[in-house]
Amino acid sequence: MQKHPGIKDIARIAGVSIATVSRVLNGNSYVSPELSERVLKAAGKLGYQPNRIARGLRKGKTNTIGFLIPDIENPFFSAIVKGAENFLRKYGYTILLCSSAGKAEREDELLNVLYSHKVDGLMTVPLESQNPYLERIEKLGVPVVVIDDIINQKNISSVASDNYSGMKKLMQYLLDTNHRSFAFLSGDPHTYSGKERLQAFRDVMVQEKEKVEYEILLGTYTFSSGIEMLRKLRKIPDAIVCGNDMIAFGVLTELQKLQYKIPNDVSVTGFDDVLFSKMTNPPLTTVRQDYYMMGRVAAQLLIEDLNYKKRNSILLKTELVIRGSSRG
Amino acid sequence: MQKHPGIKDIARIAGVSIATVSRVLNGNSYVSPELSERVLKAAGKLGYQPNRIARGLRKGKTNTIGFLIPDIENPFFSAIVKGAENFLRKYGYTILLCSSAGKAEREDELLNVLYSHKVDGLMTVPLESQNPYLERIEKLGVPVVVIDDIINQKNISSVASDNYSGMKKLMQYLLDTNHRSFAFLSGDPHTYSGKERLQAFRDVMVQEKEKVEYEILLGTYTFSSGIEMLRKLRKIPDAIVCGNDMIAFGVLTELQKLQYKIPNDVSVTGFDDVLFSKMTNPPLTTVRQDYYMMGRVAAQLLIEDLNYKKRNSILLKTELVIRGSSRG
DNA sequence: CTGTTAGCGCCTTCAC
DNA sequence: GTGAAGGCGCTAACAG
Repeated sequence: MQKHPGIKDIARIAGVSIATVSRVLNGNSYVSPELSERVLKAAGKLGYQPNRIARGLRKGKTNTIGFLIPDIENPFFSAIVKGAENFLRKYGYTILLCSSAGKAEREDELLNVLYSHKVDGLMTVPLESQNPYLERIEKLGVPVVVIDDIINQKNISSVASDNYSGMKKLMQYLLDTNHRSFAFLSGDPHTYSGKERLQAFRDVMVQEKEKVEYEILLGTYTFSSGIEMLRKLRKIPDAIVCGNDMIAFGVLTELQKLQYKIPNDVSVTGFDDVLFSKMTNPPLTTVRQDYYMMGRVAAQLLIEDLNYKKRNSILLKTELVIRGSSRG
Repeated sequence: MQKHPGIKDIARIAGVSIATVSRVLNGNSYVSPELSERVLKAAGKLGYQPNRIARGLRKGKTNTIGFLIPDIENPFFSAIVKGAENFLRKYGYTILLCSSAGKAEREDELLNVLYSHKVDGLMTVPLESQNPYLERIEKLGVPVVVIDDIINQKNISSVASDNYSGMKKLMQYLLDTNHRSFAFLSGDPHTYSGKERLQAFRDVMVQEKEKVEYEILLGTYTFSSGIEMLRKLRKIPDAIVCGNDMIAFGVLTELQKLQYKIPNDVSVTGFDDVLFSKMTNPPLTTVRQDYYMMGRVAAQLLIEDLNYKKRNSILLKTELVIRGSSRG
């Protein structure tokens, strides 16, 4: 008799009906203290744990939130998940996690899986901005929060860092410290963050066009892409502005291999301020975004949508972090 | 009529019974090609997605696997999750993720949550080796795989790296390259990996006791703990052997701040070979464990338990990775 | 205040 | 080969 106990078993032992058991356990209706105690005692004795599957079927609410992200191994995404999970847990939600592994077709497939599991809500970091799969999500009728992208449709909540102003702050600092020639090593320009950062860089260059010179290379948000792009550079400028920290790490490594002194010969900057940015030698000047907070805010938005059908889009502030990889 | 379509709706449109719909969709019983086609067409038209909650209740199988780990933000754990997820996905499983945030009482609480969700199996990286909560898992009767720990009970599968032999390999290399004084900066000695690594270090020291001298400090697996322990060192030895890479990063940073030349003045080694170990300056000599593979093997063990009730414990090989932070 | 009953969506005997 | 009916465990009417 290893079968898991149900309210039926409790009812039998406590000598009451299953309805009474349900009422005691959910506490939404009055039950005499006497019966209540008998039920609780029986439940405790059996080590009863409610079957959330059955409850979910009955109530049309599973207390699960689907999470669809490109890659859980990436510290950026895992920090978001952590922030979100901590918040959602307080409201009794558990996370169903799926990684698209960077493939768009998996996004669609996994969306169906999550939907199939009847998640109460959905959080996603889309592979591309303006992804058509966002429309599909909307049609599903499940509350959703898009992370690291800003959606203007009024029925979808979203949260992202203010990449544009962050990059502008960084550029202003570089200009103020007498950097005049630049290289921008971009990450994926299809992503929201990629677009915004690149745009900010361009805007500043145009604005200062009389005193600066620059070149722009496109790559991906990876260490190896950083190395590659650096090698393609026509000349080493005053400052190499990288699309994110990973790219900057690649650049730092390769520059040092080529015997450049940083920041004396050239300044290098990143974007994100991941955990390791302060551990490199020299430590990296970068723009901090608070991923953990991003996950938390996303969870908050989802809860609001779930409870009050309120939607909102939030832009998070960034912070310029000046360290040893830039002179000035 | 925004309600999600069910087999009832399909049955009505296709003009068949719900039993026939179910049979076509599950393909386990013969249905005439004619009806079959009508059902499929109707299902496609409605964009039908099975309700896995209902199915789970009926079949007693939810196709979900519970994952209980200390901290998803830690790259070590997230890589494991990634490896496991990729494998489990092929078998139609989705992951329910919970982080214990390093608190033992949450391990118990979250275990109940996962159980409540009727997960088909469980994977966990326990906070401490010989954790009493493992006994509770066993009683629940849910197949489980313990990761980064080796469980000898015959009814629990487990997988871990061979930390002991990995550390021995590293020590042998250091001895061969004429290091004679050592400091061991340990991570948490309550964990399986902490114990094994420390034990290997001790065993080598005892074995070579005539020619070596050493000291041992205990801390945690963090960057800041590395810095702290370094400061407490009575003297800077030939080699500082760190419990893991994070500790080594702290040590590298602090040593450089104190103007030590690495590896000329002192060698520093880590353990794990996380992504950033090759990006430090100098890059870190360490012992590689393949987390991704660990997650994958864990998933494989779970599938075997699920399908054939087979249990097993597997020790994964490690690899010595010699880089610039050690002389020789 | 408590018990009886229906049914959430699906699968699976059991008849035909 | 196909349909009708019961039930997985639970909650929410509806009676009493």
